[in-house]
Amino acid sequence: MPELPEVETVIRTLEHQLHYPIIMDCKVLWNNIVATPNVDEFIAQIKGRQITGYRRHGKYLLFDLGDMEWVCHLRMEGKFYIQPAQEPCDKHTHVIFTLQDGRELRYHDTRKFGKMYLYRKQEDYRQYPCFLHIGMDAFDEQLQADDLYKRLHSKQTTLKAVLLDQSILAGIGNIYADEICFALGLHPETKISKLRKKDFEQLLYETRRILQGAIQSGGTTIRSYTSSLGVDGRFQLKLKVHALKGEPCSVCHTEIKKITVATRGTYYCPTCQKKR
DNA sequence: CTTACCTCCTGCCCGC
DNA sequence: TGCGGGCAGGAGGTAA
Repeated sequence: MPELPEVETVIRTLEHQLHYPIIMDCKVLWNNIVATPNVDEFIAQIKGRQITGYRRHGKYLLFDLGDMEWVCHLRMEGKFYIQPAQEPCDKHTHVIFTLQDGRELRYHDTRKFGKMYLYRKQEDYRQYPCFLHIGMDAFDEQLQADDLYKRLHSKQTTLKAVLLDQSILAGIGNIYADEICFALGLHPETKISKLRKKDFEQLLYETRRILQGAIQSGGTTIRSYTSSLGVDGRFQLKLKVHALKGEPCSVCHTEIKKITVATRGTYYCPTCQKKR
């Protein structure tokens, strides 16, 4: 599941590999990938446009097309391949963009959960409907611990649910949510109302430290990219708790436990992470 | 307003 | 061997 660091790696890799191509043609093989506008309109509008810029917000990829903007969300398993047009397509390829240099940009998604949006360009991309309920990016400098405290201190919800809630802070998914809880030394079911202003400072600090570390690990993906592997932004990163059920904690050697929090599989160390 | 549950999809794992 | 059932999981939608 691509989270902020993986999406950052994907967008940088695409920029590095594609530069600024013109999209000559587009084929949509699974209609539900295109969220807006309808498929015919999406194809008609994207054809002939040039990608002139690449950026990211939370887990969303944004492609500047001049007077339009193409937005993608990879959800669980979405990835891009850049391949010669004559190379056969995998059965999970659902959208194909033909470029003018003989290559194709192919969107591949085993579970078909990903979404694409095409909007008339706005000066502030946050006005696009897909960002209506999306909060500030985790690295946004305007994001203040004070504001998080004011907004969350009276809520009944849990720390992990807050980390996963894209309307509060955009970019964190299930893997990094567990890693951030571990770094904070807090049980993922800790009520958010137990956190003080200072804890939110630490929450932002650890969130950014962990995401930044992951982006740096992903940096190697950009240079070592091969078209046969696709661009999904994944890389080898040493996790401390996520998916490590039954393994000894790297700090105290207690067995890592797995529970369900906010309907998500959640890993934590019962010794290092206490509820408040 | 807030929380709970359902939907989209497929691969994989399990039991028989 | 193969088949059916159950499950995971972002985010939007709907029901309560």
